[in-house]
Amino acid sequence: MPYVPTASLTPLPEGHPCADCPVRPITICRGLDAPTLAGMRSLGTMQRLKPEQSVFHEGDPARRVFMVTHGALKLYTLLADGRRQITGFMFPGDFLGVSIDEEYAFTVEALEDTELWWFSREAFDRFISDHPQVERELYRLAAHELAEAQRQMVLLGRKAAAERLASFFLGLLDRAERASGKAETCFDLPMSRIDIADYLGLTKETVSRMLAHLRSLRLIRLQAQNRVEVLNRSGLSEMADGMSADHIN
Amino acid sequence: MPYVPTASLTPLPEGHPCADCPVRPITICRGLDAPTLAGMRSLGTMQRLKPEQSVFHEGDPARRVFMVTHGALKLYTLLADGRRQITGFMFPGDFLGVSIDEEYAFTVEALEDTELWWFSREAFDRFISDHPQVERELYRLAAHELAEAQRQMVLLGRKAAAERLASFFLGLLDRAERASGKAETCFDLPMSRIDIADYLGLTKETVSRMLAHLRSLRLIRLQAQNRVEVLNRSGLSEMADGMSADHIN
DNA sequence: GCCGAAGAATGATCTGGCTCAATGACGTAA
DNA sequence: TTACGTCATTGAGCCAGATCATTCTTCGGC
Repeated sequence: MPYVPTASLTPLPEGHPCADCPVRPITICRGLDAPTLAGMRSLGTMQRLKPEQSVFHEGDPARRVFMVTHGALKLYTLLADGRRQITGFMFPGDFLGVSIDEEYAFTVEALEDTELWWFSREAFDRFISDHPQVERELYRLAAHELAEAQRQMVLLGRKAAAERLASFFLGLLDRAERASGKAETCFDLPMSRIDIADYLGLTKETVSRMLAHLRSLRLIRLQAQNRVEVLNRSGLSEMADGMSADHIN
Repeated sequence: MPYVPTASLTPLPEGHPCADCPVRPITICRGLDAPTLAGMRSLGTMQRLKPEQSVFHEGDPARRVFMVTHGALKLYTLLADGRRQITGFMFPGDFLGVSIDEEYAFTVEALEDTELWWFSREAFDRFISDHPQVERELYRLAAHELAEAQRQMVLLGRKAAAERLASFFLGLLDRAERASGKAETCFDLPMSRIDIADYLGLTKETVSRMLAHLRSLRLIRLQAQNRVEVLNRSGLSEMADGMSADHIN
């Protein structure tokens, strides 16, 4: 479900603060003209994070919204006894704060060196009520996230372990392609095996074993511990969609 | 996470078509004044469904949006080999079409006699661009659904069978309370055990067994096959949140 | 280059929930 | 009322993935 741009980018004058923004083409401000863009930027504050630093915790008052410009983050919820479900990963261009509640419903933590911009919710709300275009983008974004969430429910509710991992890899491959704007066969895994397990509703051991399984089927190859090469994309797709006659192999 | 109204209802004149609308206080049009409401209503078409009739199928071109006024529906996705995941149930007041895609991503089917209103997407889009208030409501709705989806991911990824069923029942109890506007201890199950199973990522047999388990713990009672009475709400909550020392019992 | 610690992979065993099978309860039609 | 079909419950055994234990890699720091 690629995130199709609907507005073309206004060219920016030399020296505009957003001129070299890496995520402008793919985020909510992409439709704005130069002065509006500068206005929005002036409302925001840049923040850098080291791996394992958190942006906020589940239950904190939801006073800010965020836009990711570099790096990668994980979103997770804990149960009383420590079981953890990662509900999503965020990458450059993603917007964090599609929510209406008083408190954050999850914790957000950096996976690697990460840069993001935050806005106070009040300032941001004021800004968007003056810019219906941005409101529309936000709605689009929420709808997109909802579709992703639904796919993840299918994965968690009904897919077998190997299918889950295959689906996850295809999602990362798509994202890599969207980010680079061209076809890709490789992508990085900025998260640990435990994080993958907590995202897919498995254990780290099962993730390792299924990784070995996909490798033995020649669907993927590991270029390094944290870098995957897809050798057979359609095969991986069939596996992900439960069309692979798994039991036959 | 109750859906807190943010706008008070404009009183309607006698004979207004929306005067006796059962869902006006809880849906996207609640903030509208009498003429605007009448305008929106004139864009919509009422449709009645019998149990098992579908509204649309996964993959159909997404040309309409819907508002539920009576009854209950299920939303589901199928995998290639017939595995099914129900991604949600819809009840009066719910809005269907929080999406941006060209095709519906799931199938929607009535669980009982159901009444809904549909709008062509173009007409609806035109209407909302003239009514930012509605756009805001839609965004709220999407954010609310996203929060629900995240909770469901935790359920599917990390909760044990009994915890899933307890969570599900608490959700239905909350909904019954929101619908009636007062505290409740009972609610109906308009869906079959198979539907519950396909929503919770279990089998119908496990649903039956966990139902028996919750009953044996005196957390619930069945007033009828499809009607649940909650006997111990905080106990049920603890079970749902994984705080119940299950293994001790 | 060597060392140590953390992360990842692999092996052995266990178990919660699934599968397959049978029985029970309910609602509807004659 | 009885009979039947559907849905729900209960039982027995099994298996995918969890858990527990061990070994292997990787990589940063010296």
